[in-house]
Amino acid sequence: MAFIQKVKSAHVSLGAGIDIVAPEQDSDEMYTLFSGWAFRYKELADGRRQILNFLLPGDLVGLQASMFNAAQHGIATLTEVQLCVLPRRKVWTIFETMPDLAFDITWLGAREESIVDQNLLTVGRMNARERVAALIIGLYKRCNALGLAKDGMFPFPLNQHHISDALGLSLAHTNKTLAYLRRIGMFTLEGGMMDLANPRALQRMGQVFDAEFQARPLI
Amino acid sequence: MAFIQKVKSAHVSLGAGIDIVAPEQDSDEMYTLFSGWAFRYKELADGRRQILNFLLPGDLVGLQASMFNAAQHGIATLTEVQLCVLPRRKVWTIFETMPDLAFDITWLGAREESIVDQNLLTVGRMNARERVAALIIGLYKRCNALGLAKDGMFPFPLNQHHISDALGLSLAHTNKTLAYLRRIGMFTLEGGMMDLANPRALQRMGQVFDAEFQARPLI
DNA sequence: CGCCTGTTTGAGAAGGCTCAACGGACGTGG
DNA sequence: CCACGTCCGTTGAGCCTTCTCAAACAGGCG
Repeated sequence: MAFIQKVKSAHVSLGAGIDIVAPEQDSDEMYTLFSGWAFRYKELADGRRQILNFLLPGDLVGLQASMFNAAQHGIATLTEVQLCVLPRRKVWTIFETMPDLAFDITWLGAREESIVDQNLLTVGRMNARERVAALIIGLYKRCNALGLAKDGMFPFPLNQHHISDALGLSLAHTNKTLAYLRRIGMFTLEGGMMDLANPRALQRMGQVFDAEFQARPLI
Repeated sequence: MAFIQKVKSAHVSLGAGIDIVAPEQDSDEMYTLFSGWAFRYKELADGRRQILNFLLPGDLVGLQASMFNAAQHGIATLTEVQLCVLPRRKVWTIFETMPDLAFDITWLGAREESIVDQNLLTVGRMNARERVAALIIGLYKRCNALGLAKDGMFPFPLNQHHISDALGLSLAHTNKTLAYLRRIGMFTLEGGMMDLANPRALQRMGQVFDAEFQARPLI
C-alpha cells in the first residue's frame, strides 16, 4: 500500500463483473488495485476457464501485460473496484529513477507468482475438500493481513462458479463439497460475508502453511 | 542469455538430482541457469509433490528466494547443471545502478510466472492426454527457442515421476497415458531424447497457444 | 548375482464428472 | 400486480476418468 501512495496518479472506478484486461489484449497500462476484488484467469478454446489468482487491494494488476506484447491472461473484477493507473512508459521511468520502487514492483510480482505456485500445488495435489478449505483459508489470511477480517469474518464476493474455476472442479462437485464443509460446521456464508467457526481446523484441512512474505532487508 | 553474460561471475557445477534450494531454506544467493535442466517444486506434509515449472538455460533460479525471508518452494536439478552465482546483496546493487538489468530481472520473473499460469490452466482444466501433450509440446517449444531442438528431436531428461508430479497425475496413469500417445505415434523416447513425429498434432491435442514472450519496447 | 531405480500392466475402487431437473431471489415489462 | 426470464444455488442418478494397490519386468551397477 505504501507503494501505491507514492505512485498514485489517476483513479479509475469500475463495476463488478467487468473485464479489465481481455485475454490476448495489448494493454497499454498497468494498474494497482486500490480497493475491491479482481482475479486473473485463462481460458481454453472450448470455454473451460481457470482462475489463476485473486487480486486484493495493494496488488499489482497487469505486470505481465506491461512486460509482454500481449497479455497471456484476462483480468476481471469481482466487486466494484478502484484502480490507480500507471501508464506503461512510466514503468521504465520508475526503473531508471526510482530503484526502490522498481524493487517493489519486482517484489510484488514475485509475491503474486508465489501465490500462483501455491494454487498449482492445491489444484494439482489436493482432493476437493482440501482444495476448498485451502482456498477459503488462503483468502482469509490475506484479508487478515489487510485488516479486512475480524474474528473469523471476512468479505467473500466469489460465487460457486468462481470457486470451481479457481480449484479445477466442476460446479456440481464444488457445491456438494461446500455443502459438506458447511454441514460439519466449518463456515457459514451469507450476504457475501464468510464466517469461519474454526479457522485452525480449516487450515489443517487445507494443509496451508504460514507463508508470511516478509520483505528481506535489502542489504 | 545476454543478461547472463553481463552479470556473469563465479560458475558453479552441480550433478543431476540435487536440491539447489531446499523448501523453507533461507538461501543467500540468486542464480542464473547457464546450462542443464532444473525444476521448482512444492510439497505437502504427507509427501505429495507438485512440480511448478521446469528451468532451462537462461532462466533465473531463486528470484523468489531472494525476495522473501524463506523460499516457498524447493529447486532441484534434473541434469548436470552450471550456475552463475549472484550474491543477494548484489541484486540491490543492480537495481540501484543498472536499471536495464533490473528490468531484465523483472521481465524474467514475469515470464516464469506466465509459465506457471499456463501450468495451472493445464493441471486445473485439462484431462490426462491433453496434459501430457501440453507438457511435451511446451518443453519442445522452449527448447526450440533456445536452439536445442532439431526437426522434432530434443533432449528430455524427465522420468515418469517428474511428469506425473508436474501434471498432477498418478504415476500409473501417467504411464498409461504416455503409452497411449506412443501407440498412436505421437512420439518416441529413447536415451533421453524425445522425437516428435507430428508436433502440430500434439500441439492441437495440448491446446497450446503460441505465446512468444516478446519483450515490449521500453518506451 | 542381487539390488536398485524406473517402467509396465492389471484389477478393482472411488472421487469427481455429466446431465438433468428444481427452487428461490430478483428485476423487468406488460 | 402478475408473468416471465435470469442468475445462482441445490440435489440426484449414473457413468467414467483416474486412483490405489499389487506385481512383474528391464537395465545398470557394485
